[in-house]
Order: sequence, then structure tokens, then C-alpha cells
Amino acid sequence: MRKARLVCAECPALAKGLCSSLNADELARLGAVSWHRRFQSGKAIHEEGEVPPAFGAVLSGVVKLMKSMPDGTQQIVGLAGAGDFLGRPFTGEARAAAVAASEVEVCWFPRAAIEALATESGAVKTWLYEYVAGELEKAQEWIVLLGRMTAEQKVAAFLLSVLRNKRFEKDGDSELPAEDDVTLDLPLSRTEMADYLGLTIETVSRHIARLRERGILTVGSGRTVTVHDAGALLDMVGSALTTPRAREALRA
Amino acid sequence: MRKARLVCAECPALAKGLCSSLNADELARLGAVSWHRRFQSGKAIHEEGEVPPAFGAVLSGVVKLMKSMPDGTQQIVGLAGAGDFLGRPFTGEARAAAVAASEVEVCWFPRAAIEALATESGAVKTWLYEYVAGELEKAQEWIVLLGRMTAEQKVAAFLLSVLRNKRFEKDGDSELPAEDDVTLDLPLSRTEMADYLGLTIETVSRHIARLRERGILTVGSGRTVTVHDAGALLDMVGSALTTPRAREALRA
DNA sequence: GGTGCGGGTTGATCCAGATCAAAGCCGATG
DNA sequence: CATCGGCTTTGATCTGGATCAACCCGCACC
Repeated sequence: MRKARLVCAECPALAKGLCSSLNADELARLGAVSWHRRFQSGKAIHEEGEVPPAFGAVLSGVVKLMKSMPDGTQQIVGLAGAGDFLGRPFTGEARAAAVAASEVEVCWFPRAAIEALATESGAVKTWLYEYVAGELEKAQEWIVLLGRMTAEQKVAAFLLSVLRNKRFEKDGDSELPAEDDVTLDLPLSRTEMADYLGLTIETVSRHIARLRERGILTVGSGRTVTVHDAGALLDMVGSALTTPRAREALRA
Repeated sequence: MRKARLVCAECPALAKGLCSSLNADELARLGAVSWHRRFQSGKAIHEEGEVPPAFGAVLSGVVKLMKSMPDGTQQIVGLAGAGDFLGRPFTGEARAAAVAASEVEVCWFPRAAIEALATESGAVKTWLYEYVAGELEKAQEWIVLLGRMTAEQKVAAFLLSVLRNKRFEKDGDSELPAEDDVTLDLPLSRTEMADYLGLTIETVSRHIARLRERGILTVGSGRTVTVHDAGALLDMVGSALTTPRAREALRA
């Protein structure tokens, strides 16, 4: 919980996060009241229903946003990585819990500071709007995944999203395909993948095994996976005519 | 496509829509360039991938926002009713198609007018941010529904959402329960419900039949349904411990 | 080295929901 | 009033993914 005399220059939040919308003045002002904070894997960053006293920009690690059903089952409704923003200014209590899915580092801002800044600065408001709009896009894509994809497609789509993310971090280029093999460090455990994809852990495990058997990927130790054939994954998600009904719909 | 000398006073968009964020000046300015437009059921308001030249506030009727998979299957990712906003200023092409699910009337604004207004007025920007943030909440709730609910729960949840909406329109009070019977006009066909809930039309039909057999509701002609026991629906969604695994999760 | 524990995998079985198929049920239209 | 076409219901069957149940593997701790 140390105050940080910020060297924001190479911060991911400056590149694409909230801070990218700030001018030098505002940056200094926000820097003066911000500090870095570390969360161990599994620790809650904020609870469902709580009004968080501060917001955060993720610097490293992965945060899962999750909702619980009254019976205790959970569903991950989103993931936040480097550059993403945690919390929703002005909107009252958080409707989803934020939990560190790995060791996570965030740049932490007091609620009042962010809200004051947003009230004064049109640019900050615009950034918040566009950020939330982007999250909405992603949520809607996830709705399609959950509503209409088979387990196989869901797993493939998840791997592709991790892959795309890695590409993006590397060279700012989110283009597939990777001709060559790519080794991924999956940010989620099997249980978390299941909660994200609306499946059970057994089904996730089985489908990964099937991809391995087909030579599309190799499972390393820990959470490491090497993808040999990203194109095959794309085919599964993009045009897998799994169901007869879908095939017919296409013909028409 | 007639210009309307607007009498905004009793417009739903003034009550809770975009126009609620405008001062008299701005309202006059926007009123001068807006007009009313009518879409027949089934007509597209804008396509997926298009950059809509205008935005709209829904005055009456229901609009479905949908995405298509490459194979032709569809998934409804959201519904818009009176007071809701169609289109996403500043964010480029629409990522979901908007299609009238019933006869729909919208108040139609040129893109440029909205974007100019939002650039100048902090209040408009704030409204847009909060509107999108609200949509994101709803999308995340839908993610939970699609990822973790059984077909029975999905159907019950849908009926409840229509019910809540009706209550809200009536007396601004979104509280359940209705002690007495409530008659609903379902805004969607069976096919559309299926596309919304991530089910097939047969499953939707069967589960409605089952609710009828249990005396929870009565199916009238057309899309009319009378709910006798909203509490039972609530129980199903809220605490239906359908799966053994969920029951165990609760005990722990 | 044992022993426990938190993942992850694998196999056997079950069942909710999809698929396939065939009627009903209007409301529109001639 | 007969016929047609779109939507809905209902029935029979199939199957993908859930459930139930072992088992394995790595790793911390005694």
C-alpha cells in the first residue's frame, strides 16, 4: 500500500487504459492520490453488492468478474487484464464481484478522485463511455457464445481469445493466424474456465483432451498449452456446422 | 418520415430516455432536427456491421438486438422498449442488428446532431455512460441466465422480466409480487423467445405448457398469458435447487 | 518417505433439451 | 366457406453434456 511517485510512462493504463485520456495536468493530479496494490490469487478486490471506495486500473495479472446464483453456483461474467478498469463510477454498488485469478497488480484510485475528474473532464467521461461500450460489446459476444455454441466451440473460442490477447500484447496486432506454434499460459483453472464457459470442469477437460488427440494442441505442465493449429480452432468456432438445423439454415 | 413539431411533454424518452438529460435549449435544438419514424414488425432498423446514419429513442413497441452466427443461427442479445436508446454514438459500426419485434415507433435523430450535442454537453455524455453501464449490467445478468440456468428457469425468468416491465410501466414500481392475476402480452414469438433464451422453440413451448399444467399461468389467444402465481416463478428462478450439485454447493 | 490435499483426467451412466416428425390452430385471402 | 401458410403444440427418439465415481499427479508438510 505504498504511495507511488508514479513513473506512468510505461504503464499499460497509460497506453490503453483510463490514463490515456488524461492531459499532463490531470495525470499529475491523479498520480498524486493513486498507489499500487497487489492482490494474491483468489483474493477479492471487491464484493458483489458493495460500493467500492476506490477503483483500479489493472497493471498485470487477470481479474475475474463473477456473479453468484442464490444456490451458490457461480458464473464468470467477464475478465479484466492489463489496462482494464475495475469498478463503475457513479453507478452505486458493484453488481459483480471482482476476484484476482492470478497474482494481480492494480493502480488504485479513490472513488472521489475519479468522480471529480470525470465530472470536470470531458475526455475522462468519453473514455469511460467508450470503455463501458466496449465491455458491452464483449458481453454481447459472450451471450452468443453461451446461448448458441456447443461445448467444443466454447472451448475453442476461449483458447482463441487467449491467443488473440497474447498476440495483442506482443505486437499490438490482434490478427490471427499464427502459422507457427504458439505457447499459451492459460489464465484460468479448469474450474474457472467452466464457470466462464457455462460448462462443467469435466466437459472442459474432455474437450481439451479431444483437441490434443486431434493434434491441434499439446498440453504442457501446469496451465501451459501449445497451439499447433489455430486455423482449426477458427474453423470450429466460425463455421462448425455442428447441428443439422444450422446446416439447413445455411442452405436456405 | 414527417418532421414533427415535437410535443415532448409526455414522451417516454423525456421521462427516462436521452431527452431527460437535456435542458430546454438543447431539447429545442434536438427537437428541430428529429422526426418520428415507424417500423413494421420484422423490419430492420439497422443491420449488423452498418454505421447507422441516425440514432433513435424508442417511443413504443419492442426492438430486438440480434447477432447471427456464421451458420445462420441467431441469438437475441438484448431488447429495447419505450425510453431505450438505439445505436451507439462514437463507436463506429453497430455490432448487432436492430429489428422491430412489433410495430415500433422511434424518435429519430441524425448521428451528427447527437454527437455534437454529446461533445458539448456533459449531461448528455453522462447519460450515455449511465445508459450503457445499465445495459452492461443487464447483459451480465443475461450471461448468468444463459450460462447457469435450466430451461425451466430461463422461461420463468423471461416471464418475470416481462412482468416486472409491465409493473414498471404502470406505476413506476418494479416490485413484485402481484398477489392477483396479471395478464401479459408477450412481446416475442416463440421463435424469438427461443433465440433470446438460447433454447429451441419446442422446449420453450413445452415448458410453458408445463407451467400451465401446474396452474401457474393460463395461456390465452395470441401472445396473451395470465400469470396466477408470480411467487412460484420467483421461487423457480431464485432458489430452484434443480441440480444435485447446486444443492450440495449450498450446504457447504 | 508417507500422507494429505487441491487440481486435473478418465470412465460409466443418466437425463434435459435437441432433433425429427406430425398434427392443430388460427387469421388472411380468394 | 374452403384453402393456405405461419405459428404453436405435442409426441417419439436421440445425444451432448451433466452427474457420479475413481484415480492420478505434483507438491507442501510432517
